[in-house]
Amino acid sequence: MAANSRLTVAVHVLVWMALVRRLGRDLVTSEQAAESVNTNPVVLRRCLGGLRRAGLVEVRHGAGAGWRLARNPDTITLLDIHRAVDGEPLFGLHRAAPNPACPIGAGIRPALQQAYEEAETAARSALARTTVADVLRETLTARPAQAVGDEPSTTHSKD
Amino acid sequence: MAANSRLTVAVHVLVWMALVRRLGRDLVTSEQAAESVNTNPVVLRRCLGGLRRAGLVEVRHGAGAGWRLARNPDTITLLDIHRAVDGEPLFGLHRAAPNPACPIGAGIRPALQQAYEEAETAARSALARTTVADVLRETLTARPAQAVGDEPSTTHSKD
DNA sequence: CTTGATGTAACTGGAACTGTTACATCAGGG
DNA sequence: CCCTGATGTAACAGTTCCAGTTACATCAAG
Repeated sequence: MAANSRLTVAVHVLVWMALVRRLGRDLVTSEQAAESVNTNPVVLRRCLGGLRRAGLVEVRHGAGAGWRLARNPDTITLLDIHRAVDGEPLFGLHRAAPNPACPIGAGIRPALQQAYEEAETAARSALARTTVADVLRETLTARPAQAVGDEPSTTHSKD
Repeated sequence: MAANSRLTVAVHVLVWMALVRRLGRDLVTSEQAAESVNTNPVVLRRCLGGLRRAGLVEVRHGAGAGWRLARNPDTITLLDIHRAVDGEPLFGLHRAAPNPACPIGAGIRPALQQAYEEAETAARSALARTTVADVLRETLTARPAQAVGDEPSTTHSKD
């Protein structure tokens, strides 16, 4: 199936926050971030909550509240983010338990789990090789035309 | 999220068919296979259809119809099976397109896709290292107590 | 021709995700 | 000390996907 988009949303926010910070502003609201991701602020707050619990971002409450990166973008890997927002396995086992009276049904699950775990470990290692700073660099070099001078979000009327 | 169970079901069927074949019977019906997986025959026919299109199993129609492995179990990898039954990416991109007026929203998708592809490639390589024969061996050695002498499915009253 | 299984469409129930509204909670600033 | 603006979270709606199920046309061996 098409997996969920939580990892994508979380990476997007962090990359956006890295860019915003580079432009001098380091405190952003969920609403501002939602503009770039094109989603609802509550969705972002849920996402940022996971990132906060993982120690990747910090939150400030009260008036003038907002979010800030808690680490340098080049120390945050996609694996960190994935762990923070999505704990589900990549490959699902049987929905209903297989027939225990059949030797295959009785013993296949540990065997499958072992194979799946190797694949997931491999995927995680790959995710660990890319950082938020990497994605930011790739993102900006991909379209040098428009790029970095502009405001990072559509804050035309806002700010 | 928890991914679907198609890969698991497909591997299960093929491992079960490998065992059945080793016991002398090489033509099985979707109903018999469904007993071991503990699911509905139609679900298995859908699954086996994909495996057939991928050349992993053969089907015989008409009276006395059934399914048979088209390759040796030690030449069928989990990657072959995964490709046959599930073409979805492991990591989903944005559900709604991100804001194109934001430099991040405009350029992040190719950057993400590249990172995701590396992770998927790594996972696929791992899946390619395990064969149906491997899973069969692991499955049977996991519970040597009951194991191989019995009938592979619960054909107690049936047969 | 009979028979038994495949191939597939159509539908159901349930689960998961995203989006949305609503509201309690919090802390900074006047 | 209250006012303000944002967070944190519950609750719900709309979609989409998945597995299960029924139904039936199709096929080929005997």
